[in-house]
Amino acid sequence: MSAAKAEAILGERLERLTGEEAAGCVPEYKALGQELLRSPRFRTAFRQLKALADENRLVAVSLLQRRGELCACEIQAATGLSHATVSHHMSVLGEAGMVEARREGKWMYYRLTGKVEVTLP
Amino acid sequence: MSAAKAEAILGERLERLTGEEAAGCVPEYKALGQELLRSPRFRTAFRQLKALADENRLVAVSLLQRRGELCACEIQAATGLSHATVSHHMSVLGEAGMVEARREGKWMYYRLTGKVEVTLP
DNA sequence: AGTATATGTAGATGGCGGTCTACATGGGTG
DNA sequence: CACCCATGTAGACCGCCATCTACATATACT
Repeated sequence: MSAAKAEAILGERLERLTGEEAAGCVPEYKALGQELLRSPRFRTAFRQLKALADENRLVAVSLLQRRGELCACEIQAATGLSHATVSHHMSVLGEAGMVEARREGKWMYYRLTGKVEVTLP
Repeated sequence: MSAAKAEAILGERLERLTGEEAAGCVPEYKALGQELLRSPRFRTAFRQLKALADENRLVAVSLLQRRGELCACEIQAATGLSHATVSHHMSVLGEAGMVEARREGKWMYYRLTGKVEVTLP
């Protein structure tokens, strides 16, 4: 079924649903959704949620919240992953703006950039 | 490389890192991680995060937070998905305990079960 | 009962992301 | 400089999940 046809059918359904003339109703919800998708608040929240929605990254963030600062090899020990995977995960958290890194000699120390809280867009 | 060997190497690294005898250090972090993974608080938070870490589900939750209650076809209009996919997404949100459904005739209405907030484990 | 509508369910499929190995880079130490 | 160690990067692999189509179920209306 074509997209236009589907939209027309949805329009009829919404019209019956509201009991009013609702020809513009589907475009309204469609616009709401797309406006959300484009908004910076949404993009930020979504990026943070994706960053936290992984078991090992959530373990890392939780430990960072308790310990304050952790070395890469400590995170590796806590997760049991290879160092390459740990590095990948920390960069994902970094790109989401949730973690910052500090180099001290050969070691990398990670800490949270702030309080971890997800506010819905 | 075997897991035991990898753990031994990590132990040496942590020992140099802390400057103390740290033979038990890796098991400590390992235990911390596994304790987190098993805790109910962790499982709940992780399930909610996974549920929110999808563009279309996040759109649905955001709209529900603004509008209070939405019919399935309104969510379909907002996301542009097929009704089958919308149904799937809403069941994921339901299993995460974030959304509850109410049937009214042929229509299903969805609303949030409470304030959406993710507390880290 | 029979038909139409709204939604749920099952099964198939395609793409994204988490993981690893192998190599590269940065930094310490002799 | 030569070597080792800690971490980053590149590329490949593979399992999971978002999505769709097709069918099943529930509800309303005649």
